[in-house]
Amino acid sequence: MELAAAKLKFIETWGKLGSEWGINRTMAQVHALLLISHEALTTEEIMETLSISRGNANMNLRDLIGWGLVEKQHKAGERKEYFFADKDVWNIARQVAKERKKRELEPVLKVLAELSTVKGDEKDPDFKTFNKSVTDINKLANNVDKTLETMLKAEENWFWGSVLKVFK
Amino acid sequence: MELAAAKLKFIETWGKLGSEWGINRTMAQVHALLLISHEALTTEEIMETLSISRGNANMNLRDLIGWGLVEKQHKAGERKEYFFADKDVWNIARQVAKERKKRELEPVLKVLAELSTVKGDEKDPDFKTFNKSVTDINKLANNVDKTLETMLKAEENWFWGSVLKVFK
DNA sequence: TTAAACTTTCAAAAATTATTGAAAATATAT
DNA sequence: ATATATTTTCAATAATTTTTGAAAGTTTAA
Repeated sequence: MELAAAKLKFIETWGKLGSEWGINRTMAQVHALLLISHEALTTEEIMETLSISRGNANMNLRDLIGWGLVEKQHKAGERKEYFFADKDVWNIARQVAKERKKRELEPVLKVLAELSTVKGDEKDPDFKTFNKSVTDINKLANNVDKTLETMLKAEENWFWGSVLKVFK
Repeated sequence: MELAAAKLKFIETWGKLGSEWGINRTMAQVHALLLISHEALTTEEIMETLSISRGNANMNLRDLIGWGLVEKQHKAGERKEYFFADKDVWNIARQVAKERKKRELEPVLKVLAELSTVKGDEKDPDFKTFNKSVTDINKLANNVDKTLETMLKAEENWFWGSVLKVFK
């Protein structure tokens, strides 16, 4: 495959994966484009490459900055802004994990903790089932949360080196 | 909080979480409803409780069965079908991991493997960046894949017991 | 059989989410 | 200050996804 075709394929694949996981397809595509660009790009270049509008490019770039995946750069003597993506895949994974934990997991954890305290008739099979499911999900969610917490604190080479051994 | 209110809150929260992670909100709500029901429910009961149409209920129930999270049951002397959800949270987690791995991760792995083989000019910084990002993401995706594979084979009490120790 | 009970399908409608593009806002140079 | 370059906003529009509901299909009982 030619490099040009491969780049398009990568952008398309990354966008599709994003949309399957609840991330705006265009945001994932912009991220993909920046990931394979050795230099920072302008909004114009992104708009053109992905055939998207200025507003769309701007919004998704801001979101990517909000996710900690992209940063603005300025070039000396130039007025326009350039955008550059961190290429360290471990940083990216950590950043995504951190944000999703904060945005989506933690609010759920709060609700589950509250629902775990609901009292009811221990003889009522409906209460018992509710209680067991909520309690178990709460435990699992807390495990996931703590595991992510540990991951966020972990060293980079922990991940690349020892995940598999650890699980065997 | 009253049990009835708690049930609604659970269904709502589960639905929201699902939609944030690319899973149809109604499907997640049907699953939530079945998770907290001690007995199997009919399509009618699900339609009524969640205020959804017959077609919608039917489709999402079929999808849940396709995800391996719900099964049909028949009661002696009754003609209609009943639906029942596995309440074992570890099974649920495994099942979801298994399906998403198959549906979403594996196709991406294939593309990444292909893109990793693209040849180019080692002097071209654009090629170098493409190659590094794709190669690194490919490695990470393979690590995730193998980790999930291990998780799928693992014993139930491995999860509940030792995840945290393992990560420390 | 045939009719009633029940399930599935799917085109159309509704709801949701994403995108556009032009106007407003902001920043910079002269 | 004023003009120019650039970024941001956001109401309107478009695209996508979900839901509806009635018709078609299937199963079972008599």
